[in-house]
Amino acid sequence: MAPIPRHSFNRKIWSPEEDSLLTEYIRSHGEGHWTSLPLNAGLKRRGKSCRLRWFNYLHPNIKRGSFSGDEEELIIRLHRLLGNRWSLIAKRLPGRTDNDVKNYWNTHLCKQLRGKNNTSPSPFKKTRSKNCCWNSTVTEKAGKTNVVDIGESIKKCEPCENKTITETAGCFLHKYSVFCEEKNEEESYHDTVQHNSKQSHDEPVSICSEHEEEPHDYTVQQNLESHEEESHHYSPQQNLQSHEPVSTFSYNDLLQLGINSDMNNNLLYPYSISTFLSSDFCDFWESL
DNA sequence: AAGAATATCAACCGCACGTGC
DNA sequence: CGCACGTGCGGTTGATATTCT
Repeated sequence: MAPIPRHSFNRKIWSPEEDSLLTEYIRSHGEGHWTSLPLNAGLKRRGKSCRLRWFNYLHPNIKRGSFSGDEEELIIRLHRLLGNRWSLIAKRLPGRTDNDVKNYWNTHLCKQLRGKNNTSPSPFKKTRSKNCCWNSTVTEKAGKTNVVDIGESIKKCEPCENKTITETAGCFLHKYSVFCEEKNEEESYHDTVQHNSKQSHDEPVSICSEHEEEPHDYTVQQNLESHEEESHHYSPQQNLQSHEPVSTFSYNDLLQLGINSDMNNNLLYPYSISTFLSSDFCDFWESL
């Protein structure tokens, strides 16, 4: 299929006729195949432009109008936790697109927060580089400590509502390694294993029902490098050697914060998105 | 009323990533 | 393994609307 010359594309606002053509085509053929869509639908636009127009404007679930106070508060909170990851933030706001959220942030909230002198630096820089934060490695060391870094396993979760929860948890655990102190372990070994569990982490696991052994204490260690480099490749082993733990929490502390534990997979994660967004959890986060 | 300055937001661009061959 | 292609993302641009002087 010969490419459409660039100069032949409209580069202005979409006309009602174009919107109608695009909507009708997607209704009868479904979403996808954006590259071939313009030719098939009779549009002088690029496929990417069609996709953008559909998802940002024509999609039936798009919510128009100004942002509510609740939405505003949620954006501010999520931006503090996730940084400029607009698509992730938008997924928590039904009917809002990443473009909407980004524009609203840049035109309203950014200034608003700057005015209050209340801005906190974005916790994460752009993370779409090849060596981004989503690595999954479980290191078991000396029979006492499990360093937990979730990531790839989370990224590969089946799409579902809870995915956003675990992705957010992934951000949390990228910033901080969580050590699980096993009190009664005597056998010593030093091994590194790839975390290849096929079990979904979307389902919260009850600590009490799943594990009968003594509750553990958890030590949280900050991953300093992760904020200093654009394309940081996180290595739990490096952190083990180079950083001291910053905080230790009892089993009950974390239970009260709504942080769940899946010891089978060496995971800690907030029980729900509301947990993650709760004041207590935010205070906990900022106290580290 | 008119021009300048500023705000808004739809649209575009380049890059990264996933997938299939 | 490497390439091509499709898709999705975040940053940026620029046309239009609104406010200010």
